[in-house]
Amino acid sequence: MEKGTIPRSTVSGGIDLRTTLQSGQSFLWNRTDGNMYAESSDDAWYYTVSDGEVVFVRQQSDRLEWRATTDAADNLRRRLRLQDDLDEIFDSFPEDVALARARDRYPGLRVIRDPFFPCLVSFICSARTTVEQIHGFQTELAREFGNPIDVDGTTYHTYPQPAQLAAVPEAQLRDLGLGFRAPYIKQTASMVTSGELTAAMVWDEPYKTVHERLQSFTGVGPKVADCVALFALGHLEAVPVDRWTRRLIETYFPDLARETYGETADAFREHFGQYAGYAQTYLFHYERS
DNA sequence: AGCCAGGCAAGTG
DNA sequence: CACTTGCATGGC
Repeated sequence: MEKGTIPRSTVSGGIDLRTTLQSGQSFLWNRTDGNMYAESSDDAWYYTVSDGEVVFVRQQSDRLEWRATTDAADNLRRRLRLQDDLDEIFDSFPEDVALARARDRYPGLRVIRDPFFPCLVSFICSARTTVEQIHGFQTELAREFGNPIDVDGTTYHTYPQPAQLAAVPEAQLRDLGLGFRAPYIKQTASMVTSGELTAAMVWDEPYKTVHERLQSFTGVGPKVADCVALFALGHLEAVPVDRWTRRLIETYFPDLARETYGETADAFREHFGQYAGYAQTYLFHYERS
């Protein structure tokens, strides 16, 4: 195992690892104590399986500490978007009391960057359920259908490849409690496997094109498409409007409330600008906690 | 017991 | 296009 540190001084605006990983953006991380959403254990080890290897990371007062089989520093900087300058991002927002309060309470909350396919499946799973259960689904999918990896006598699992999920009978997916989401996952995995629509086809497109194209996946509508655009493809102007976000808009930004999804998201985006997804992520977490 | 949870697809008018 | 309904399951 290699190990290393990322000094907090190199992360503009700071990093709050626990809040970032618990805030319902990514469902691909776990904690070594198995209690991902517990409040205690600020120095707990978190891990994810990335490119076939397990990467462990924990927060110390003045640094992030990591362990992996190869040098994971660059990987972590990408996954946790440590290059985002939070001061610059917040300076770009119009003055706002609710948003200032959210940052005051959760400084160092960052938008993450998930791998495309796991993020896509995660948010297909997100329909009509809870953050904790979405996370449970991803852990189960990896355990049941991913490849095992042994690290120091403990077995971890890769997230299943598209072809692996496409090959799973729908009934087996339903056995995990996925319910009506099971056929959506299977069909979407098949579409990626066959090359009908892949990450490469949307990677370099502008946000609006990405948002439209993602919705041709089964089980992906405007909200899930915005989550994938923001949390996997790095379109920081994407604004997922879910029940929580709609509620907080009606409470704190009634002038931005509109009838349809698209008009509401556009109004929010025009108000907060090119980093509107960051504003949404802070307000969402603040509203939910 | 009934309602809600990071929505979406399919069916109408 | 706008609107309604069904969808699996679990927790409170």
